[in-house]
Amino acid sequence: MLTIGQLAAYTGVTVRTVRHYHQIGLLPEPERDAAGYRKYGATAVVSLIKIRTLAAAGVPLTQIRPMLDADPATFAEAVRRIDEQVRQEIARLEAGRRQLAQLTAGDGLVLPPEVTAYLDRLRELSVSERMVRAERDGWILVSARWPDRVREWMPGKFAHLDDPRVIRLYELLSELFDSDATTDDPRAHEAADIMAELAEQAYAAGEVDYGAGEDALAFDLLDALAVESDPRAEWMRELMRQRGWAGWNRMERVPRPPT
Amino acid sequence: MLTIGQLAAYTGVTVRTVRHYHQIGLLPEPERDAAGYRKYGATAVVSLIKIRTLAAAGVPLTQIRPMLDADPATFAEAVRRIDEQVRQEIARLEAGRRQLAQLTAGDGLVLPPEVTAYLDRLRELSVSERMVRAERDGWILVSARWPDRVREWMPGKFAHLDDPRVIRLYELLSELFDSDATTDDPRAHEAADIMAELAEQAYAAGEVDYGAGEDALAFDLLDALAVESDPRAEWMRELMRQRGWAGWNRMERVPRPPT
DNA sequence: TCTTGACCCTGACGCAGCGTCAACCCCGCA
DNA sequence: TGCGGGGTTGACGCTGCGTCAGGGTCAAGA
Repeated sequence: MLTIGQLAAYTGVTVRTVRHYHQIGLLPEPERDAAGYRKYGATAVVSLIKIRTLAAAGVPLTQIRPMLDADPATFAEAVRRIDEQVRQEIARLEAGRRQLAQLTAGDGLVLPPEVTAYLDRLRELSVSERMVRAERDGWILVSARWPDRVREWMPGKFAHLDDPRVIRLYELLSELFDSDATTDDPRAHEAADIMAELAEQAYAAGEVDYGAGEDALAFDLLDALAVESDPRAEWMRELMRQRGWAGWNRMERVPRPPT
Repeated sequence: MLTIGQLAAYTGVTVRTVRHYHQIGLLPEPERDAAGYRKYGATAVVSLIKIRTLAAAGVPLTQIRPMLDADPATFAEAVRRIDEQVRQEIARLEAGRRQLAQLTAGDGLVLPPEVTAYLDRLRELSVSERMVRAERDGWILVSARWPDRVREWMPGKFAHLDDPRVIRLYELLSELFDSDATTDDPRAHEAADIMAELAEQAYAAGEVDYGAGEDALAFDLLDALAVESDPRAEWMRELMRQRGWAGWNRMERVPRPPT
């Protein structure tokens, strides 16, 4: 007669494992001795070896019991089913591993390379790190919403950087948000003037084509993001409204408020 | 401002997932509105996207938080570590899958092919299925204890089957255990005579070399197994003792009891 | 004989990453 | 004002055990 520890040692498992198998009914509870200790016979050893053989092959514990007294056909079918599951699990892990290999620290974590190149270009142009990060977060939202189209937009964005007004705009905004500027700062007005001008130009060129409905949420998020990163972004929205444009990222004409 | 459902939909996760991330402190709890609803801003969307990017690549949730604000070197190191873990997990599953492919229903589940061949041979010799199963369980114990040596023993076992006395012995035992024979059955005595004869022969040939110590347990298990499969096995042990042999599987000379 | 150390017992929490109730609150619409 | 479809917190369930906590038991040495 074996104690639980001896049984466990003989079959190469832990005592806890044996008790667990009792708990889930995989291995029948044996007789107890006077002290309440479990006493195992040789058949328990044989059962446990069979169980471990299946478990070691990756068979879920819940499916072992039925397999032990199944006919060969049923058994083979179960093996096929389990193998398929394991196969899928492996595939999942390997997909994750490929993702993992792509992971870069910094901006590249969630952005396509075209966008990170754009962000790096902004840094070269001395745009403040704070502004760049705000841009980056904006692009994260954009990439999440339009993952397939974002790459084709980037050349246009790069081209914009050839326009001295755009450069000046980034410069102004960098200064504004890095300082403790207040509402009446003349730089805010200059920035708003440039933005209105650019908006007017884009509008005239028919480039303003924002989808409606679902996209509205994404644009709202972009605007909200700006405000969350710096509450003063709200001023800029107000200044734009005064110039007849609503929104920050999605330009729309609104009636100019009475001055 | 987004509700939890909108946030979840936008980032492609379930509401429960978002709450789980709050619970484990991976995503900060946002403000609540008057009704107690969580209200999310755009930064939450950005955070969640970053988190999902890492999680989808197989990074454990507990390790995501530190990685989000780690410098590139630390980040890369963490990626390497995790990749290594995933690699090992994949290796484990694939090992299991190979095991799975080897699994056969029936005797082959836990026994090397040489042994199953031996069992099949017994079946051909009209040994009763009950006896064969008892043999099989015995071999399972033996294979667990001496997994490397069992295969080299099998040729000897096969050779034994050429001895008519061995065949007769299997025949007698099959009959005995399949019937409701009692202690004084003459077949039991004939079987015991054959076994004593074979033991004597093996002993004379110096083939009796049972390790001591640890192996004792295995032999005790084998004897116990026989008794558990049919209590009448105990008689046979008694008959053998009368002929000067102790044990059932491990033959040892004992003083012959006074008759 | 007492003590020590190694076992044994039950019961319960913890782990990863959520799924899935349950029971109740809130909002918009008819 | 009632209804349906949201939302909220809280809690259990899944897998396969590891790991306490808080005991009782056994064999052996001082």
